Amino acid sequence: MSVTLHDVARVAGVSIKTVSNVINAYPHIRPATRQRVEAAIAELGYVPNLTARSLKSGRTGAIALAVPELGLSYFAELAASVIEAAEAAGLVVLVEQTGGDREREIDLLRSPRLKMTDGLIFSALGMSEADVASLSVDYPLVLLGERIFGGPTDHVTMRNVEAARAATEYLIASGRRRIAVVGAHEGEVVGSAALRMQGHLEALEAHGIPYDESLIGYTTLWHRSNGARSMTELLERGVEFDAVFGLNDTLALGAMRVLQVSGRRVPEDVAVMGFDDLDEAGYSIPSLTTVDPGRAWIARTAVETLVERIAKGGDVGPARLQLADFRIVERESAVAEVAQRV
Amino acid sequence: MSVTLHDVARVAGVSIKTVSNVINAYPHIRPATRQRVEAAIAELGYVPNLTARSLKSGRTGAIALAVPELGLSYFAELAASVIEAAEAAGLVVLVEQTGGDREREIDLLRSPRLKMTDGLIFSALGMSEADVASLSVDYPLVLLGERIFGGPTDHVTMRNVEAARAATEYLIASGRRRIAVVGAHEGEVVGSAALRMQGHLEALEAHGIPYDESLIGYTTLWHRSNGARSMTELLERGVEFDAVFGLNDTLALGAMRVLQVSGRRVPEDVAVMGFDDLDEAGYSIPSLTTVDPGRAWIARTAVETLVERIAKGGDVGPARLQLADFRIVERESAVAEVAQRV
DNA sequence: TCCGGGGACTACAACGTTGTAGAGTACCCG
DNA sequence: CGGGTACTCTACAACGTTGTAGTCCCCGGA
Repeated sequence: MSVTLHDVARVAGVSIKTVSNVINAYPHIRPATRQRVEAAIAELGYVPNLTARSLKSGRTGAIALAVPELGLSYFAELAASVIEAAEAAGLVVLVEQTGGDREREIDLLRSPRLKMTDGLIFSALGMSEADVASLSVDYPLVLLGERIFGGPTDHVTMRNVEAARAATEYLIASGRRRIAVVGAHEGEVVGSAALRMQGHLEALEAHGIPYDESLIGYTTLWHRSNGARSMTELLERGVEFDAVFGLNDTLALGAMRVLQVSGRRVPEDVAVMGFDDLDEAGYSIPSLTTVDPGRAWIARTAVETLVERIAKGGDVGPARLQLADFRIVERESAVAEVAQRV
Repeated sequence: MSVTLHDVARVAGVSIKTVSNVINAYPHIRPATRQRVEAAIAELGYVPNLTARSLKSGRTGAIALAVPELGLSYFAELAASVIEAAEAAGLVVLVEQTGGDREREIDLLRSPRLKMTDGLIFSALGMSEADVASLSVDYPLVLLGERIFGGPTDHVTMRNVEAARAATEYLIASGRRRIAVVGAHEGEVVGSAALRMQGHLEALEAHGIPYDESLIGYTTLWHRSNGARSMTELLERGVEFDAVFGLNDTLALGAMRVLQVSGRRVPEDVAVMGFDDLDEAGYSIPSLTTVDPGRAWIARTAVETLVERIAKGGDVGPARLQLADFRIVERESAVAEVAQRV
């Protein structure tokens, strides 16, 4: 059906290898020949078949990106950054959604589909330390996320503990003492929720603030709706608090809405802190003070690391853990000098 | 490097074709042979090379999805739906970002990268009717978006005019007369902005409300920041209005924030209407009344149509235009009975 | 006993490309 | 003018898979 090297070669009156050489910018070709070939290519509208090229070269020019769900804004923005970085490296990106489901994540790692890519950037959510063996794969793999540390592969992620600690310390510094948390995962020991909780607790302890279990709101998926539900529960429970730390922005935004509907003023009555610095965080009412965990850097670094692994081939160096810098983005929902304002 | 049919065949003591037959569930194989082959596959950890299979079959099992930008929530949610629908059809999705740039869109349509896919779902933003010729490609193509109608390909999209008209009529029915618009594109004749404006104007005319140019806020990209900027300009201009129609949700949310910062109450002083029904629209303060344009249906239908085209091969039927149903999602930012409430 | 037919398997050639040899030709240097 | 060395191009064999056309053998029916 489609035009091949053979067709071009026939029209140009040369061998297919010469056409191939023209396409691949092989230097030793007579200008006249080159022109004839180029004319034939243009005439026939020839486009190289990348599948065939891949088969020969063993490279596809594509990488896979596996995330829980593009509907979660954090992962949408992450994917946007990854695709952009990949394009700069001349790669296209195949996006898979795992739904954060452990089985699907493990299946994906063994999926034949990956033979169509040169490597995988994998943001795990359902897997845990126990599944670390599944990460021993025979293709380049860069891990994102917080579910597994010390695995056999390169890992690029954020400083969850330190960043969460800084977030809580920011609230404490602005005079808050009773800080509710939205989005904790019950009994979890690995994962973003656990690490951010750990940072939160470290900050409390460092400032001699007792831990109050009744201030913790547990949820499953970090969706706006769960942030709202969790906040509703906290309010119904009747506990008093003067700040809320949403373990991510969408939770914080969901919670903030419920707070305001209930008549509390943000940040005067309750300060709200998020985590992720989504685009959306700058446009809520009030705009959301949050933590920029270095998402763009993570995406860029993940692609660079994967490209490096792909180039190296079997010659694998030791697995590296790379951590992004973070910073507090001060907006309106939690301000340093709010105590004076009231 | 990796395990091939040859390796499996050698270990199992059969020909490679027999291994291939086992994998492809060819019926006439002795159970004993099948078992030996399956044991060898398991032992060696054989995974079929999809690239080679693609080369033989001409099918890759992948489709491409081109959108302007995943950072725009609408396209993130669209991509999520497309990937989900594609997975149900056994396809993986390669996501490309065009930035809404005309040149990049046209380049993409001719890109050799597409040889790695069986077809393309293409959400155009920068191209226009003049570029319709670029859409004549020799692979299955389904067009989304509003830039080009009557092209040579299948087209799945929303009822922009009718939906926008319904949105404005909803505002009118709730007693609003001076309706500002945020997100119009100056001088545009095709595209979502133009169509939604058309629907808006039809509604005004149908109710005898004069068109007031000073109520129109022009922007380029439909970002939160542009919604905010546009609203700021409207306020500085000093025009009076009792409702705002954001031509999409992010614009409406950006605008709503500025409105509230300026001291206006939503919806009491100004009603706000969006368009898209993003997840986020349900969790703003106040939650955003908007139009659900049938995004999920569009994604599903686009994948189904593409799959059909792929199956049909060269035997192309006539290009079809398929339009999604829409509905007004009533939330807090614009309510039918607001007149009574104040 | 022979033959037809199907079951179980194999050999070979493709899919479209690129790497490896190598065959000519032209040119330069001594 | 011989011999080396570039240059220009071609033939062929892969990459890993699957379709086609077999081969062989066994069984049942005439």
